[in-house]
Amino acid sequence: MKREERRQEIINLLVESRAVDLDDIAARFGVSKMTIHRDLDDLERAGVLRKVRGGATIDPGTRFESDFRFRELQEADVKRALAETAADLVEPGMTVMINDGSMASVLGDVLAEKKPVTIITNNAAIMERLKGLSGVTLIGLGGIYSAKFNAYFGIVTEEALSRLRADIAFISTPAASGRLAYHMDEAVVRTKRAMMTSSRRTCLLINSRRFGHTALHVLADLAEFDTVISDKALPHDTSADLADGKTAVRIANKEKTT
Amino acid sequence: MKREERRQEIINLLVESRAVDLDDIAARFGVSKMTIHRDLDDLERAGVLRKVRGGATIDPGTRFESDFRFRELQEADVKRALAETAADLVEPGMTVMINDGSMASVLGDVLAEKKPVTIITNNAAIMERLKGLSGVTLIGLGGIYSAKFNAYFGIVTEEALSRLRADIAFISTPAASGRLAYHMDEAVVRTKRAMMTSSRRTCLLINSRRFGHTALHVLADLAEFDTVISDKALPHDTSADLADGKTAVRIANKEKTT
DNA sequence: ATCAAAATCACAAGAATAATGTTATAATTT
DNA sequence: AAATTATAACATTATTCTTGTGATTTTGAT
Repeated sequence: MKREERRQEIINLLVESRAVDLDDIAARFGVSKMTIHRDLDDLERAGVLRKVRGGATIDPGTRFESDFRFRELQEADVKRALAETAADLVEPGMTVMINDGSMASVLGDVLAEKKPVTIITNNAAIMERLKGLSGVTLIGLGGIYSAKFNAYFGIVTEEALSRLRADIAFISTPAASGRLAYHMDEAVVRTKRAMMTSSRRTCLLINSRRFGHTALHVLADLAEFDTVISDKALPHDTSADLADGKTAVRIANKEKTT
Repeated sequence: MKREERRQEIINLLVESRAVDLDDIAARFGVSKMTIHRDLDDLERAGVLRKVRGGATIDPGTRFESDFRFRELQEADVKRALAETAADLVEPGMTVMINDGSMASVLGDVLAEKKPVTIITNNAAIMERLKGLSGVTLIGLGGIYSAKFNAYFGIVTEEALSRLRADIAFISTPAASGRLAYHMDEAVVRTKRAMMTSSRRTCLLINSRRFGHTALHVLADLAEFDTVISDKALPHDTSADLADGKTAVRIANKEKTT
């Protein structure tokens, strides 16, 4: 087991139990305490946890957000499955918008296979990965860089979107409840909405675990999307509400990951 | 001598003689032919040279441009000197525009020291380096990504610039002759000009070796700039023409690099 | 077509870097 | 003050990068 795996595991433990004991994990992974100290130090610097005497806890500064940060680092399999399913909606030659978030970054990687394709995004991770790939026309959205979301936002971003038009926009969300999707940041919501407005079709990507959460701002009514993709069946109330609308629901299958 | 030094040297040799012999450079650096093969393969992939039987030549596809590409990889000292001099024009708190080009990337690094500072750029290298630095507000300009210049261009970029305003714009150019600066690409020219329009003051950065070259499009009259920075005195005709105008000329000093 | 030079490939040796462990010392907690 | 935990500095061990070697294939000239 190598360094990064071990750290990922520490995060997973933390998500489950909200706190970990240093001696305990050192024994569990069969490494010295010093190594765990270094792991925790680095993870603390990265902002995912807080060291306390004898171990670590999840950073109590923010509530939902910390939860969010954790999930960002996990569930790569779910993200991959959602991305693969989303990619089915894209044909070579299309113009696609992708928003911020790590889920979205994975989608960027997957869509690079569909070349030729034009990708419009404010997601810095995607820009870095896709720039220079032949067959991929990359249109970066400018704006004020946000380290928190590793993406660009603001008036500049929204103005740029108002001058562009895509075949489909892929929007991801960290929270949904009932028929509404939520986000904690206003600037992010505005950018996502601008993408929806500038696209012929829209698709929401949501991890099934995010259902039942809310956040400060309403992002959209799920019925506004042409397609909603998740990794498990939607909660009953949600799916019932959606049943008679025009919104298609697709469930991604983790197993048959290509 | 390590790998990168050796490769840099190979490039230098190539700039001088337009072609190198594989056996020759293997002997010169005291390494095996296989190592040189690998160097040349990588440099070829990076687009700086073309392998031919027995050695390599500069990529004959483009003329001026290939020359340009080479210089990009060299003269780090000149770039540094120009950047340091340019940085003197910036006070903490200012908003600065920086254009594409490797010269400009160096300037980005140097300006990061002047925090707090707001940096507006279409230069992908700068975005990657500066994003997330505390004290630096990064405003990325969107647009269509150009692998050739590693920057973003087009209507989106220009529109974004039209909504922004900076204290000073740093413009670099690969060619100047008489009192005019030139560039081979129209989209790049438009972006640079948009930056000039959106800034209170403007500053041109030019490597002295670039004087005497021209290119397809006129970028600007040197007299349009408030300041012109170079690493050696300007050619006589140029400086005479500039003498009675309001343009200040500054010569960067390689030695006193901070 | 044939031969010699050059290029490529696959693997091994060596160098450089990163990760981990050890021990000693300092800081906290009780 | 004693015990526990954290930090720091250095030693050791893994891992990764770089280079070299020799076998094999390709190329270009005759």
